[in-house]
Amino acid sequence: MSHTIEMTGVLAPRSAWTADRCTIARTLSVLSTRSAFLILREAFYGTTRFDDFAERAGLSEPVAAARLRELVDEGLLEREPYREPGQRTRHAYRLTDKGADLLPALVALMQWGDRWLDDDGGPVKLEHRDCGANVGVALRCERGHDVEPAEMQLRYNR
Amino acid sequence: MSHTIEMTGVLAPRSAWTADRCTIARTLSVLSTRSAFLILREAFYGTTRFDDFAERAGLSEPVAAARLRELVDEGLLEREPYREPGQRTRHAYRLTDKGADLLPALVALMQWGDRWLDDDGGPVKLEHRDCGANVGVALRCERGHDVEPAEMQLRYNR
DNA sequence: CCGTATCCTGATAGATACTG
DNA sequence: CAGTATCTATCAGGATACGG
Repeated sequence: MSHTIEMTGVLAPRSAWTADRCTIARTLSVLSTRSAFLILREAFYGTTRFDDFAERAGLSEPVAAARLRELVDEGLLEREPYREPGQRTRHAYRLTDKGADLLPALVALMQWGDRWLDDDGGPVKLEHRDCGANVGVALRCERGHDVEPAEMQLRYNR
Repeated sequence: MSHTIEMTGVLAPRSAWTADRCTIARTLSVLSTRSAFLILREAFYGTTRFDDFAERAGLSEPVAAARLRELVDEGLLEREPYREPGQRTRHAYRLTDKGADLLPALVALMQWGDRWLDDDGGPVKLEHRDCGANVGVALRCERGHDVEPAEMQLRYNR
């Protein structure tokens, strides 16, 4: 059985099970820290090596090491051994499907910052290769309709 | 002048100005903490009163007070005085346009958690009122095309 | 109902130095 | 290049108590 409720005005999910199972809160437990987001950002940009993660995300090595390990443990990154000729085995950190699926969330944060925190629309834009237009995120229902916030309502899942 | 770069493989924004101006990092400075996200979640759900924020977000009063003040200072929430008949003046916290514009980011985090952290697709779903289908976020360019991650490239803004 | 003031614990994260 | 080991400072956030 499911139950719907207006998104604005009247109040939303209550009672213990909702707070416990809230997937925003649980996602934030996986991505608890600023450094985790920045490591992920670098992974999307194509960074794969330890030192590059630390330097480009602006993190100390211990923090980078801790975050990389946690993200691997959570299944967002995977350590992939590789060996260049004449070198010892090293490890590359790559996004898993689970990690790559966070791209829309990163894009949403970037889009908001571009709009509200930077006078020039942000230092870096994502561009659709085929047509050159900027890429962002949009609210959309599974039937493909664009959705305005006011057109949403909450439905309890069980 | 702008410069483009592949999104995958070859590496992305370098040099000082990018790291400093990165709008993901700056957005995370505004929404630094888990509690800030949870307060915002409650604001979207329609919560307006101090005690409700603290209880529903599962935060202690001091933390709720600190976060509410910061979010007001940042311009994501506004304190609106109101007076019920026979009561003293109270304050309601409401989303500003700037705060409301974070909805896609929250939806993106929720969508990811629903998919990867919950066996049943999450406890609460967003539903398009008109058609009943679930609402999520999608990558889309300004010309309205759906965009796959591999179809994006980065463009430097100045 | 709407907060503030204090105190305390643990986690985040920088600096530095060291190893294979 | 790819980390680990310490040490330390700062901050998030809970508990409790108190005031308008």
